[in-house]
Order: sequence, then C-alpha cells, then structure tokens
Amino acid sequence: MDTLIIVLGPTGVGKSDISIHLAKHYHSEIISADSRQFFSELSIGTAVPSPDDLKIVPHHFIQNKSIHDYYNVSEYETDALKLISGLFVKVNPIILTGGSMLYVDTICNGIDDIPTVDPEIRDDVINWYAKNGIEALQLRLLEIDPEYYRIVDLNNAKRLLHAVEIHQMTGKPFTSFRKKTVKQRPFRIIKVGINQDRQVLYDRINQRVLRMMDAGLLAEATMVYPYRKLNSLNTVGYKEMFSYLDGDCTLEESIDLIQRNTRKYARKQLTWFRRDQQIKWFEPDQIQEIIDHIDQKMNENG
RNA sequence: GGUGCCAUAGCUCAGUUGGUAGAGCAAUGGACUGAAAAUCCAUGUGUCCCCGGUUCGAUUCCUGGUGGCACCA
Repeated sequence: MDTLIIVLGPTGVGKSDISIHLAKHYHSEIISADSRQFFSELSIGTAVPSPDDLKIVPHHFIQNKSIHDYYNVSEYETDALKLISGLFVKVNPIILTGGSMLYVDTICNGIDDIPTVDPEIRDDVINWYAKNGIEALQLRLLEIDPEYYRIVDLNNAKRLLHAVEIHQMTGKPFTSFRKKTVKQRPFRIIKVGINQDRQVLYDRINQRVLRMMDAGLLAEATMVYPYRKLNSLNTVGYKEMFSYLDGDCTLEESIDLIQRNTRKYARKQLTWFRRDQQIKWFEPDQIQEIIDHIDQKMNENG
C-alpha cells in the first residue's frame, strides 16, 4: 500500500535531519510542505536544506518558485498530489515534511474548490476596506453572506476580505464554496510529530538565528529589500531585517525580534498540531523509535 | 564622606490624596480553507527592597538600613 510519511513539528526542532535520515533508510524522496522554502531568492532565512543534503536525497518544492510568483495552498495541493502519485510508481514510502500547518492539512484532507481571486478585484476590495473600515466591512459581509458572518472571526479583516472578494467575483456567497469536505486520499498517511522540551527548543531557535546572521542573512535580506511589500517577504527573518534597513531599529533589536517571532511561530505551530490526534509524538533523538513506529504502521494492513 | 533622586510582574515603567495594584513588552493558551513564517482572539498574586514607627489599617506617611543613579567634595 502506498504510504506517505509526514514529519511535522515546530520550526527548529530538527525535522529536516530526521526526514533525511528516514529518506535514506527507506530509499525515499522528500516533499517539502514549507510555504517559504518555495522561493528561490530565500535560502538562509528559511533554513532550506544544505546543497549536500539536497544532493544526498531528492527534494521537491524547494526553491521552485520566485518571490514574485503568486502561489497559494490550493495550487500546492494540485501540484503536490500530482507529484506524489507519479512518484509512488518508483518510490514508496514517500516523506513529506514541513512546518506550514495549512499546507500539511491540505495534503491530508484537501481544500475546497474556491475560485482564485483576480488581482484587480483583490485590490478593489482592499481599497474599499481601507476607505470604509472594519465595521463597514462586517456589515457588507452580513448582507452578502450572513451564514459566514455568524461563524467568522469578525476582527480578522483578512477573513472578511476574502469572503467579500469571492462574492464580488462570483456573485455567490463564500459559504457556497466553503464546504470543508474532507477528501479521501488513495494512500496511507502516517503522521510523525517531533517535539522537545520548550526551553531546549527556544535555545535551538535562538542559536539558529545567530547562525543565520553569520551565514549572511542581512545580505540576503538586502538583496530582496526593494520588493519588501511582496507577500512572500512578509516572513520572519526578513521583515525584521527590513525594519533595520528602514532605520526603524538597531541590528541587535532586529535580531532579537527575529528570535522572538520565530519562537512565537513555533508555539503557533504546536497549537495547531496539538489537536491532531493522528500524530504520534517523538523526541528528536528517537530516530529508531520513529522507524519502529512507521514499520509497525506499514505492516498493519499491507 | 555630603546632598538629592530612585527601589512595584521575567523586563521597562505607571499608580494607590493610606483600604494589599495595572499598562506595554515578554511568557502562556486558543482560532484558522487561496496572504498561513500570514491574520486574529484570550490570559496579569507580585514578600509593591529590608527593619522599626504612626494608624483600625502602610506598598503609599515617618526614622533607620541596604542597593542603584546623579551632583558636590
């Protein structure tokens, strides 16, 4: 039976090393589910695997896009599933790893077929919101989609904006698309979570940020600084460097902020993963236990 | 050595005309369907530096001490 092993956990915990170990053990390949490692212009700040690691094990969805490209989780679902089904012909199991919760979820459960919003409509709605404010936006949503109005977080402008965009584009309420249907995948999924003592994780994160600085994060950020308004650059490690380059803070403050925001991100990831009962959790050094667990699962039914 | 100012949450500080206290940041928890490393929400008991005094009651006023800062010698 085709099997997808998903290695997940907070940033900095060592998912990459474990994935590479597993890929070597199972003669497998690695699919990335990391929404920032797609971008070829970003490597230091996104902690992409080293050239050596990329040579040892084939990786997919690493630096295959430009920061100027528009890309979203739905396109990723399509691209990744196509790749996975083709790959299973010669590779089984396949390893999927990455910390982008929504992207992992989309591989497991799918995402509803909602139209992609035209850039002009997006700009139009954003401008309308900038002019009229959040309360007007809420009222507008109430009018066009009362069902979504009841359940959405009304303070979260991004959610409201998207529902309004979809309505403006299709003439239909957002809830008519948002069914939250869980898609069945034609392969087995084994979820392996990696976590460790919080303080140890934070220390690792802080150290990793300092290593990124030594490796030239500031120079990398300076290269893409002209495009800092792009969504792809609304990214921990870059936006803080931009604040420094803008003259809004010192370099030390900026580094401090990267460490803090990375810690926050790790916490947020753990919050998301915590509710997923399918995840079996391990410490980073329990590689043999992880392999035993995977083997046991794979033997359960074929 | 003298004088003045300061000492409150992990940090920076506010405040209580005497009735045991609150912001920002940090930390922690949560939400999440095409911007997701994004975006949004929630959570504040701490010997109010120490000893004594005044008082029904002191973190607040007073004496002394300790530590820090500034100025004068």
